[in-house]
Amino acid sequence: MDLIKNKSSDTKAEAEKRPAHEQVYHTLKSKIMYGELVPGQPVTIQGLTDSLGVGMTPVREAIRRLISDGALVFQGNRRVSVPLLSGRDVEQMIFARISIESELSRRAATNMNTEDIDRLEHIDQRLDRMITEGDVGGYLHLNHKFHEMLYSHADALILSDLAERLWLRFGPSLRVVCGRFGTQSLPDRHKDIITALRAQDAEKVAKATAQDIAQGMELMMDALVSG
Amino acid sequence: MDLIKNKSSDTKAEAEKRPAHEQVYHTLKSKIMYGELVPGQPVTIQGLTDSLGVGMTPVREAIRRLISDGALVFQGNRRVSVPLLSGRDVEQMIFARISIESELSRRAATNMNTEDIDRLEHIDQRLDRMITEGDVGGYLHLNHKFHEMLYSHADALILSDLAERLWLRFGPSLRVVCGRFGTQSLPDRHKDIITALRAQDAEKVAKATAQDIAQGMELMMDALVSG
DNA sequence: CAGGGAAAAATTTGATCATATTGTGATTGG
DNA sequence: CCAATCACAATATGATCAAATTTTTCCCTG
Repeated sequence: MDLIKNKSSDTKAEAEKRPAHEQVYHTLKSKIMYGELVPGQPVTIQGLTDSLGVGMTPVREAIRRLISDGALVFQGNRRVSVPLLSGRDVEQMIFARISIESELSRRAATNMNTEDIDRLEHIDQRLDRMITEGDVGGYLHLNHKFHEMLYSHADALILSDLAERLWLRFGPSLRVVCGRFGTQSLPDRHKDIITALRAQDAEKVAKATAQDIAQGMELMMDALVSG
Repeated sequence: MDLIKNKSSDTKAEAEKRPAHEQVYHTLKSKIMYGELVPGQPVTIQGLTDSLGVGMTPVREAIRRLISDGALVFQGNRRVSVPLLSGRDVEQMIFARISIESELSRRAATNMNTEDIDRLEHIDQRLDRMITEGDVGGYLHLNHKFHEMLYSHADALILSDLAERLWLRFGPSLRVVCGRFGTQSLPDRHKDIITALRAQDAEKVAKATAQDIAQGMELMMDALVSG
């Protein structure tokens, strides 16, 4: 029926035109994912209205959305904060991530052409630079972008959404891990993924993704239980 | 530090004391899941403020949350509606549900005692009654409750949350399927699940769950592509 | 007289609403 | 058939009320 306009909503250029609550949502999401907010840190509505310079309604809506995403938790007494993960939480996320994201990789493998893979490799090269430079924020951004780009070719919105939801949950804690161990010791199975993509071997891509996830999450688990 | 009061927030008795936006969220969730709102139907803020008798702020927050859940979709031009699923959507949900919910079943199997299983069987008996009576609303409620109760024993909040999110997505469409085919032809592998639970065979429980999901979702897929 | 604890006041934060503003879709006239 | 206008719905703000935490003060006890 109404297949008229499929307006691309993710364009960075026209970000100004988006409603305020969307803006606030994305701003907060970045802050949560890439560091500025640490796990356990309380988030207040009024604090955000002041620091972001918008009214409370958009802030409230963004916070509700992020709570539903699992990126923030409601602490009972109307308090909201960035979640602290338990070992049990991480263990479940390992299972879920491997189940969902391996499948996303598998599907992406059959859809990506050479240029797509080149772009992915370019991301990975920049990622390597961030690791050697010890730029934690840059590492987190590009690591996320690597997986995001891969999964966007899976042509599977529902599964991608589930994966994104999981990233929002463990994002803040990943940051803490990097802060502790540094970026040097971080695992990187991305090369295997790219090689398998070029070989058109979907099964190998899925396997490599699973290993990448398992290694990264294990590291996170170790840091959490020891800290 | 502050391990003082762990106030049980899920008590039904003091549901009155919950903030309005929570109330609205749960009310809307029920309406979406169990019928009152059909896929494709537009949802307006002002319509809800009138019909529910609350201000627009709580309604807005509930809607944002449900959009994040995938239970409602933002149609671009400030329009919100109940989602219409495509065959591709359903196919992804089948994969995700089987991955996540089989695991939930597997974990629940090792945690449930005889009384728990009895309670589950009681739900299933009431469920059967609804099917023979052709009570679609009752069927949807109890079917959801059956799985919900099972998964609640898995002691896995993150995985349960992912599952719940999926239910919110396909809930409305399941209703439509029942409206079309009636409740008579609905599959029911619940008996297999209960038998396997009593036998303490976690692997068989997981298998039966996967079959239950596959059968139900296939039926939904057929109804969607034909209609 | 000093220290600790409980009660009460004050401050901070959240929840809700009423209202103004802006943007979108529809309708009508050219 | 296109364009300008009109009406309605959504967005956003600020004000107001309620709840919770924190601080302060006062009393009791050692």
